[in-house]
Amino acid sequence: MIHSMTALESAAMDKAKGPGRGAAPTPGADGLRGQDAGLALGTPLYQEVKRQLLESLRRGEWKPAELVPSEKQLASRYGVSIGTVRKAVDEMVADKLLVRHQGRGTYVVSHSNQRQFFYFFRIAGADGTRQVPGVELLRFARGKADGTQAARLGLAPGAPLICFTNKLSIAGRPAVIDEIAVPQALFPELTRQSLRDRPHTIYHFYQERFGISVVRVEEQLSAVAADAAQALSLGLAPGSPLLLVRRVAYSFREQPVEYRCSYVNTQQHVYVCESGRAG
Amino acid sequence: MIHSMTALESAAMDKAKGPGRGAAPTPGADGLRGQDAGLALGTPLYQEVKRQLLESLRRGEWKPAELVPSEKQLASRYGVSIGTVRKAVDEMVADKLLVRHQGRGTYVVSHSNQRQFFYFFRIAGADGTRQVPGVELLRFARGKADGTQAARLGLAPGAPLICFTNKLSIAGRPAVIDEIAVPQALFPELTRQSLRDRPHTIYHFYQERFGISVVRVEEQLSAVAADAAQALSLGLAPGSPLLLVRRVAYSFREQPVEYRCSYVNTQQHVYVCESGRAG
DNA sequence: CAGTGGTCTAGACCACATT
DNA sequence: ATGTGGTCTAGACCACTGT
Repeated sequence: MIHSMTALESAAMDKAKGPGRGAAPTPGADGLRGQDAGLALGTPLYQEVKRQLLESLRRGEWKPAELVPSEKQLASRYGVSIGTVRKAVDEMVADKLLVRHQGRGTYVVSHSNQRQFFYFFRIAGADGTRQVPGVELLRFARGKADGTQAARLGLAPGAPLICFTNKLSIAGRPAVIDEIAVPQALFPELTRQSLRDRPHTIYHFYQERFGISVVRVEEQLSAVAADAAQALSLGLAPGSPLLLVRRVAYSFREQPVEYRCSYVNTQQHVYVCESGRAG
Repeated sequence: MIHSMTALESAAMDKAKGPGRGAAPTPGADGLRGQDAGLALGTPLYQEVKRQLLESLRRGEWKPAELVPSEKQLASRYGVSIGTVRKAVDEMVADKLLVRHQGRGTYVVSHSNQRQFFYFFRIAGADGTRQVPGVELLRFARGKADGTQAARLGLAPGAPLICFTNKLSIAGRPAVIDEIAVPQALFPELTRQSLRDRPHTIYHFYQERFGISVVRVEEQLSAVAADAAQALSLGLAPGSPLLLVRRVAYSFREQPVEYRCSYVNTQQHVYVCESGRAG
């Protein structure tokens, strides 16, 4: 019961009806069902809690890899029961935004984590094993969004972009060409040199340097014939079949932050995809 | 507290320690923590409940599209609290094995459901819209498993298989060649004619006629050049790039039930894939 | 109306990790 | 020893669906 409490709210605390409050639009204890933002009365309480947590995440109240307040603290902060906080956190864990560590606490996920990395890197050897690829920056330029890029990134055509191309090598052999476009507005200080120096993955870099967390990607796959440049880069004959992966990466609130075309040589590797269970 | 109760168990009911039982290996109320199968004492109770529910599903106690007993009934059947049943069911809903309908009950999922179908059919138009394809049976034969098929299906090389090939058309245009192999042992009565007559999807057909529910698939994607036969079937020039999808489909208990190679013409279509949220 | 799942509470005990 | 998340309970009230 910490936190602000409106007079309106404390008056409304008819109380003494035992446990249970239901999902009714009845104002509850305090905290959430009060002033704050657009409280959306019809919504379940735990969804409201989740919304608040998401907002705190987006605001950067807790940064990646940082410890979130304990469930008990969150419960009192929002004026709800622990079980309700738990349900909100459950969903955010399922969404891979938070991770729990028994006995230690709940943390904001970070792309520095290897498991997190492989979650978005789906290229594997024919036997299914994945390894971290080597990266070489081939190209870096500022440009303007074409029709496709603008549509996928939710920008106006002609909006300023930063475009760069990476070559990924696995076991020393070139395997993937990544053509990446990001809105210049979101990545103001992104330079060729900072990309080269980046020690970890690109998404970790986005997170550390620009406070942008990629939480979801949408991909469309197709097969294309390698053009001359791609063939040269990947050491293939022109016209060889390549796997084209068009990806839009989203941050919190479904905000698109990156559009990427990956051209994959699938002679030695495959793209893996599971449906039905853990992603 | 319905159901069997071992003398051992009822004796162990020290009781009267209020709510809470923890995840300890202490024997609990009755039902589950008793004789039954390999009870795995260290496991959480709700996992044990889930195991039992899965077993009932596998045994066919509740068939696809059928109503499962209410949560209250399940709770008394297994001698646990409703909250515990709820957590088990929650996971099975997340695994897409059950669906809840508020006010009606909980049902076993069925492949007749359209949503369920599209869950495993990931080919879409360039705009992202999906539609049900037309199917034409090109080939039907009995054969023996080669090395790859045997490995993927968990069979011995040379095990008897049923192999058939479908051509899928979208908007009247040939789009996909499906080469499907299933163990003859699992599909004894599968004939060319029954495949032709099948009114719904293949997985619905497996479910209805053979009691086999596909609950999960693993796919490996690559790009290949069309051979002469594929080019002819799909109306393409030989050597055109095709998207090859190698799929293993699993039923309950991770049992592989189908191995399939799909050759997709991605001129008009794409394979869609999401990571980070709902599958 | 009765029955179902959906939400919420308050509190207990546990396993685990850190101090 | 303390604090964390993980599990479990028992019961309340709600919204929805069928009769």
